[in-house]
Amino acid sequence: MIENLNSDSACERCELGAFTIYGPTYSVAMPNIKARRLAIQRVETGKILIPEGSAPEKIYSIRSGWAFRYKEMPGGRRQILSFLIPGDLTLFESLIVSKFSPPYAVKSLTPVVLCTFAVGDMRQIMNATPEQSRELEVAVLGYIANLHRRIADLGRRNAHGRIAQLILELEGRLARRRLVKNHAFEFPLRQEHIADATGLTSAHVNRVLSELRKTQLIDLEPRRLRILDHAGLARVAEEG
Amino acid sequence: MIENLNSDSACERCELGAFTIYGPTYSVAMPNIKARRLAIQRVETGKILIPEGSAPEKIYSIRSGWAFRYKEMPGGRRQILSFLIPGDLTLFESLIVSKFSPPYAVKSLTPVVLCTFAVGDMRQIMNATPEQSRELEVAVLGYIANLHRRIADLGRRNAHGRIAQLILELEGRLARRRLVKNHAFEFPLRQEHIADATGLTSAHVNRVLSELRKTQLIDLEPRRLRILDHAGLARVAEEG
DNA sequence: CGTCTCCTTGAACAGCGTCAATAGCCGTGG
DNA sequence: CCACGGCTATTGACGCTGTTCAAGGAGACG
Repeated sequence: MIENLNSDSACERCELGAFTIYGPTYSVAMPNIKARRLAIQRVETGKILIPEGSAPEKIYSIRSGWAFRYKEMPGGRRQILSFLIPGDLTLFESLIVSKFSPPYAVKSLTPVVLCTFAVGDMRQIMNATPEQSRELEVAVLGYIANLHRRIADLGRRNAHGRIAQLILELEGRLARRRLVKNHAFEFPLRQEHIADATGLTSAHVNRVLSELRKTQLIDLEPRRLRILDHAGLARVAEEG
Repeated sequence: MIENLNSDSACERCELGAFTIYGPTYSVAMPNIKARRLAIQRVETGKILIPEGSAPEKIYSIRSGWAFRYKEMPGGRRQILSFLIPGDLTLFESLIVSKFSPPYAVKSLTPVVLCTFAVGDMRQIMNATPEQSRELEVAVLGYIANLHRRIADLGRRNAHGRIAQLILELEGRLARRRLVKNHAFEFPLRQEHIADATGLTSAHVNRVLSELRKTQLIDLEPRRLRILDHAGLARVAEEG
């Protein structure tokens, strides 16, 4: 995938940049971003990128691969708070408050490639132009809106509705990054991840997924998902 | 309660100011706040203060009374996202992004008294000093952290845990406003509100509350709650 | 004293969890 | 090439947690 992690040209050839938080100013800001990038590194699956309660001075931009924010809870329980897809920033809260200490941890879900920046540098990038800081604000609000939606899902939707909502949220976010082709996209989540995100058990997730398949709403192979009936899935998401 | 809503001296006599988001600079900022206040008004129970999807130019500071953010969902379902207590700002997201359009509505839970400001004025107040803007940032992060906690509650705790968490969250927030006396505080929520906040039904909330009473963890009379065994309740909140 | 709102309680039920057994996939090593 | 172990998906039986529906009670207020 990444032939040479130290390649100077990585930023120019980054097909994500224009569709991320840098979007509105990427063509202008890119040299600046490139100059401030401290490292580009590969991390394997299942590694903790950010431990809970740490106050990291670095911030990562996910060049490829998936990760997730989660909380460990008593009794071996785990709640996944959100998934991070290519182009996302880890811990973007630290752009608002320095020395931010997250109430959750971040772990890689697949092998990931991370571009590392100093928090202070990334802040300067974000404040470089009014459009850029506006974009950060919008991202913060979008994130908050997603949290609200997830609370409503977990509180008041059944298993079908929650899982359909999750699939549609991921499809929407991936589409904005141009990572959806013909309603199909990379889908590296195990059923256990879906369970931990939706507050269900993997056994029950399995039952729901096979029903969504049987009713021709989705086509799910390992690591890849295709939405066959978008309207039907949206109906399940809304009514479930 | 409020004898004269137009009294000039309201801000000076406001016992909340020092413990709200204005906290760090209240003694200095208060004249400024007072000068910019557009109105002080009373609203009765059950009124929509902010409709979903509106983009209000006014922001309210709750002088007294409670309110809540919520989403209406298909099938008559409702999810309460958070409660607003005296001293809270409605819609503080609009301090980050102007023309903010909330993905939820806000309704009064008791009669409330609101101090009204223009969003732009309130922004200026918040940016008046570094301490003050820092306080806004901390408030935003605290709000986000609460949303994360609620997702974990709804996804991975049983009814006892969710309700205990809710009680403890409210106690903590009220205590910071000096509204807890001897572990007791105003508690205007109906069981239906608790149900809509915790993703349960009011029938089941009733059963859990009577158990919390029977086990001597709380004492709950209409509109007033006392925590009898804080450690015990925290244990239920954590393990449940 | 009647009405309204909210709390309380019971009985039947269902969605989802728990536990466990089986099966498929894949990389590894012999 | 095959055997093996590890991981994930699948499926079934069973039961608990919380829902649904409904009825009754208690306090507030005009």
